Amino acid sequence: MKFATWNVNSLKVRLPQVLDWLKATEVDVLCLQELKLADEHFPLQAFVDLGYEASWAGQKTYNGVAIVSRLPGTDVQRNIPGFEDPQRRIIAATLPAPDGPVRVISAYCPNGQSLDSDKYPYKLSWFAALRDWLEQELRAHPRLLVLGDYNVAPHDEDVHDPEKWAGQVLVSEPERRAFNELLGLGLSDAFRLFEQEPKQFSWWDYRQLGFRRNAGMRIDHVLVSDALKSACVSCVIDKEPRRLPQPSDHAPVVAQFDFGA
DNA sequence: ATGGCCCACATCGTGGGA
Repeated sequence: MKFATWNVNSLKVRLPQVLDWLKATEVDVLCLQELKLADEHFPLQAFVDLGYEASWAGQKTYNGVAIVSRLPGTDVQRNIPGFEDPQRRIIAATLPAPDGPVRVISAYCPNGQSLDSDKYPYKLSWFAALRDWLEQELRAHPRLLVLGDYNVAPHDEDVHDPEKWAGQVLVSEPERRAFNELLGLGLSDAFRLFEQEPKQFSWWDYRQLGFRRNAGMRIDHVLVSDALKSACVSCVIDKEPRRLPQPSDHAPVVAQFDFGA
């Protein structure tokens, strides 16, 4: 069973690519970020026509997240409970799997803009709220996957030019600590469960021929709870959609699980 | 050479992304 995450940077623009990609990859669950569209404009029928269901939390112009899945989700939760926030960055749903339900969260973590921006303390407080909520979610749902755009490159090996980026947003120590606190709850970065080639990234700047130079960062992650860790058999970044005309600046990340049954 | 691109918006300039 395949679970994926993809920041599409406007679902309206990227919908044909997303549909083609679902057909080609046969992913079972796709977490989307940066829909950039209001709830009433979510293209549900296009997914239904391909045999998928969907739950979404949309927002005009900015943010917006969804979970597209072959089977419908239950206990759908939008936003972090108790964290007052007009920005739509979280949706959670419980999905059936061969050996029992899996709780899936699609997360679009704040960017932070820069260390001296007021968006930076918002990012850190958002991560603190996420951590506290995930602690509860893990207790209620030990079989948990948190997929999304974390806007944090966890280590220098996840950055094309660590010296140039040192101390900046996406790599700063407080952000990396916030990311590590999530791992401390009993979650693992699925990508690092496996041997990987160096210089593998999930986002490349549109400017400066970022993709062609592989000047990127690994900021999109699949976090897997201890209970699901042994079922995870691979985690790869699919760069193919990034090569297409009019691409998202992010590539999808796909984690495969062998649930037996 | 300190910015280059892309997306959205009751667009033609600005904010946001990362």
